[in-house]
Amino acid sequence: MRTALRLVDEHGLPALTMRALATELRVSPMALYNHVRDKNELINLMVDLMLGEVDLPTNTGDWTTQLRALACSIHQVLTTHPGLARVYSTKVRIGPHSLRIMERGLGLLLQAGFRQSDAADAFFALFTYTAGCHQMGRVDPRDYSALPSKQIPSITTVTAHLNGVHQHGRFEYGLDTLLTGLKTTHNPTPQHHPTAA
Amino acid sequence: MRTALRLVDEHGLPALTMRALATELRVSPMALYNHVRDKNELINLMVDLMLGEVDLPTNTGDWTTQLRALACSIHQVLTTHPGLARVYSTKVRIGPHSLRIMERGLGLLLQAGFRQSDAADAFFALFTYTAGCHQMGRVDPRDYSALPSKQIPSITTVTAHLNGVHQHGRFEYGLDTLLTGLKTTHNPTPQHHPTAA
DNA sequence: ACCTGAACACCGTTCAAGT
DNA sequence: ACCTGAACACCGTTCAAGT
Repeated sequence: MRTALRLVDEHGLPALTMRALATELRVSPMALYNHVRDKNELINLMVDLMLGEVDLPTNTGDWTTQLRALACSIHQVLTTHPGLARVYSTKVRIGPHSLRIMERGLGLLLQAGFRQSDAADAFFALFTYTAGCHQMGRVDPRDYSALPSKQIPSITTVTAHLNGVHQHGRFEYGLDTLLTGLKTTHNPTPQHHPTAA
Repeated sequence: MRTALRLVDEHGLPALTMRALATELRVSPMALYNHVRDKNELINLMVDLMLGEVDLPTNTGDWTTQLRALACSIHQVLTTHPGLARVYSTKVRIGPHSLRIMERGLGLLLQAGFRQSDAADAFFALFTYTAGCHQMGRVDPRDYSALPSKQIPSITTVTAHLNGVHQHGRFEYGLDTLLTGLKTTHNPTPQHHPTAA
């Protein structure tokens, strides 16, 4: 599992081949199938291994700062594993580490007084945004190909705006927007442990 | 292009094979390479064909309702083409239709008085969330496999929350959260055509 | 319980050849 | 300018056989 993760980190997801992984492990390609049903299961296990690196937030501060810390930790882990990040949001994977994250995220929202359905929707939004950030690659210059020449000038301005997708702070902007949106919309219902105003 | 799109809509992205598309068109597999450099270009063209179905919002209402309409239109188009939707957010594609959308989205934010960098970040957040929503599939029951039995009870509660990912209104919840977040954060700077308060 | 080599049914794509 | 068939270099995976 670890060498598979290293392989993807170094050479990208398409470099992850049963054959390549096997030779990396100095073993026959078929040997892998004694430990894993198929490539899909291998990837699922890799994703959960990666999610083990996510730090759960400490129990201090209000719910927005804790949610923010959780999302940032996920974001950072996905940043260090860009190849696997691309596959993360593809499916809601049920592994021990992914469950741990979902329980905490939902728990924070429920504790904050969100109704069950709203908590699910809110967590889904945060999750989707966080994972979605890592799906996008750079603009490929070859994609300019079949463009009506009339639009060509606008390319430069638009891509100038968007090509800094992984600029520092870009992720945080949307994250904070989501959180202030949640805080604004949210009508807190009384809790068992209300914090002193 | 159209038959390729139909093929993906009906049988999913993995069914899109140069060979399968060729036989669908009653033609030799190699004939396709006279119209397209490789499969990657084919997919890029398909994506832009799909984006042509997006309706740009009418110029009525304030910027949030127009942005909302734009995002909803994208969402609806992605919903009708789930196979291609999965590939959409993978890359910032530069086609005539995708440019049209980006120009409008950025334009609305700039017109609303956002600074250039904030407009880019805000559009990126909306774009990421909208596209990211269509990356996730259902939970696969086989993924319960290697779970420590201790966590099994929490599965049911967590998946019960999250498995309705495509429930009606789920997308809109996060979208509206983002928009109210933008509205709340935003300090409108004076415009050339200020609306009467 | 674990590993192996050969083989099968696929891929995308190149290339020489045709019209 | 467009199409074709054969072939190449890959895939994931099955299967019978070994230890």
